Amino acid sequence: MEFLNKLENCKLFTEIASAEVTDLLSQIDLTVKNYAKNEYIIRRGSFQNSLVILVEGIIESEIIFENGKVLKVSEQMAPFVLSAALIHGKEIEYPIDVIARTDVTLIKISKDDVFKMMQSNVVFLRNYMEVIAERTNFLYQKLTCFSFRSLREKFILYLLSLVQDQNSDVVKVSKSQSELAQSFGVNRPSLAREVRSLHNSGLIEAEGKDIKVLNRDKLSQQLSCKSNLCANCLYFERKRA
Amino acid sequence: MEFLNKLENCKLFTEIASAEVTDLLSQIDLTVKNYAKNEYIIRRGSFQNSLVILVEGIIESEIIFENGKVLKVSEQMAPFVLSAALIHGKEIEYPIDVIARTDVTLIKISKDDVFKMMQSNVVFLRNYMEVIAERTNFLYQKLTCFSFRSLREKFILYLLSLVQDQNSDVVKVSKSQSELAQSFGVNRPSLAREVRSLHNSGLIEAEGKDIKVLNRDKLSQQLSCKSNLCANCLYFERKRA
DNA sequence: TAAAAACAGTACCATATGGTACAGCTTTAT
DNA sequence: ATAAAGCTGTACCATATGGTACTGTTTTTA
Repeated sequence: MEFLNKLENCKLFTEIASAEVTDLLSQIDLTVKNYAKNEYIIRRGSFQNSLVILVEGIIESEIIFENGKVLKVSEQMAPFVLSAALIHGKEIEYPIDVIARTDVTLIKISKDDVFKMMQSNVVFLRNYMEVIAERTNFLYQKLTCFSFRSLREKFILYLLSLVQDQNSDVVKVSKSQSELAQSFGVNRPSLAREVRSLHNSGLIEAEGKDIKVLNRDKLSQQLSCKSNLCANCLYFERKRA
Repeated sequence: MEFLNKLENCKLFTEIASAEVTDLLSQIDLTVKNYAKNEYIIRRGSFQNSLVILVEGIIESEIIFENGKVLKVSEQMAPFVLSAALIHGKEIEYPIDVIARTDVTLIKISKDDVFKMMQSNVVFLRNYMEVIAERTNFLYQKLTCFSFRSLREKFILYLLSLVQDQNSDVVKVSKSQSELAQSFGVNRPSLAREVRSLHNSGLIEAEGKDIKVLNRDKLSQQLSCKSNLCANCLYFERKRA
C-alpha cells in the first residue's frame, strides 16, 4: 500500500486517522493505474463507473469538440478527486475529456465500493459531500463568469488573482497565451490583442510572460460588477493543502 | 403530514416504500414554507444550510447581476430538489438567485438531518447522489453550450427540442423572447434578429409565438457539432416523473 | 548543436452581438 | 372599459471577438 500516505492527503480522508483509512481501504478493491504524459484518462462521451483519485501528477479537464475547438475547464494537481458526482448518475455520458499533463498515477474505486465507504464511515461521507459541493460551486462560478464577463474582464480577473497569489504587482504568467485563451474560450490572437490594449491604456506593462500591474485600483474599476465571484480559483483550481 | 404524497413523488424517495418514507421523515425536522409569486426564495450570496424540496409550484434559478443583467439558469416545477450539493460545502456563497414564479410550497431539511437520512437508508443515499449527478451533468452541459454555441445554434437547439416535445413541426413557443434571451445570455433584440434571419433563410416560418419548422434536416446542419450535448434538457429542465 | 515545434506579436477583414430607441400590438391590472 | 405594462418587430450604429496569415523569437526535441 505504497500510496497510502498520498491518499491520506486527499480531501476525502481528512480528519480520518491513518489506521481508520487503512481499515476503510481494506474493505474495498483499489485499482492503481498509470498514464503517460498526454494520454487520455477519460474520454468525453464514455460512461464512468469509478471514482478516480489522482495521487501523482497533473491532469487537465477540457472539452474538445469535433470542429477542433477546445475549452479548458480546469487543471488539477495531485491529490485530487475526479468524477465524484457524475459516477452516481444513470447513463450519463462523461461531459469532459481528462488528459494527463504529466505522467500520472491514479487510483480507481468502483461506485459500489464508494457506497460501502460512505456507509461505513460518516466522516468519509461528509468529506465526499464537501468535495462535491466545492466542485458544484466551481461550475456555477465558471458558468457565471462565462456569461457575464468580457474577455478583458476575464483577463483582468486572472491578473488580479496572480497578483494575489504571487503577492506582488509584478507577476509572471505561467501559462501560454494559447492555454489561457482556451480557458477563456476565445481565440488566441484576441487575447493577445486585449493584453496589448491594456498595455496601451497604461494599466499594465506587458512584456512576454512578465506583466507589471501599474494600477491595481484602476484595473479593478474595469470590472462590470464587483462581486467577488470568479476572483479566486476560477480558471485554475488551486492546489489543495 | 399532508405533503407526504407529494414528497414521495420526489426523486429522493423513489423506490422507497411509503411506510419507510414516513419512518425516515419521522426521525427529522421538516419545515414547511410558503412563498408568493415573485418572492425570493434564496438570494445569491447567502449561506444555505438546508435542503429544499419544492412540493408545489414553479421556481426559477437565475443570476441577477448588479448592473441589471440576468442569466436564467433553469426553471423547475415541483417536485424538485434544490441545493442538494451546495449545502455540504463550507462557507459557500450561494451562486444563484431562486425565485418563485408561482405561489410555492417547499420543505426544508437541515444539513444534519440530511446526513441522518443518508445514513439510515441506503436507497435514499443512492437517490440523493443520483440527483446530484444529474444536476452536475446539467451544469456541464450548460457550460459547454455557453462556450461553444452561437446564439443561432442555441435557438436551433431550443427549437429542435420543442419539435421533439410537441411531436410536430409546428410548435408554439411558450416563453417570451425576453425570457429566452435571458436563458441564452443575450440581448433581446439580438434574439429577435436571429429568429428573423432563420425565417428569411427559409428554414422556419415564424409568426409571433408560432413557429413552423420547414426543414428539420437543414436546420440541424446549421449546428457546428452534432454531438447530442445540449439537445435535451439544456435550457429548461424537463418535468421529472 | 541543429532542426523542429511552440510561442508572442501583429495586421486585416468579417461577423456576431450589444445597446438603444421607437412603433404597434396584446395581455394584465385597475 | 381603460390605462398600464409587457410583448414583438425593427432600425441603427458601436464594438467585441472570430478567423486567418505571416514574422521573428524562444523553447523543446532529436
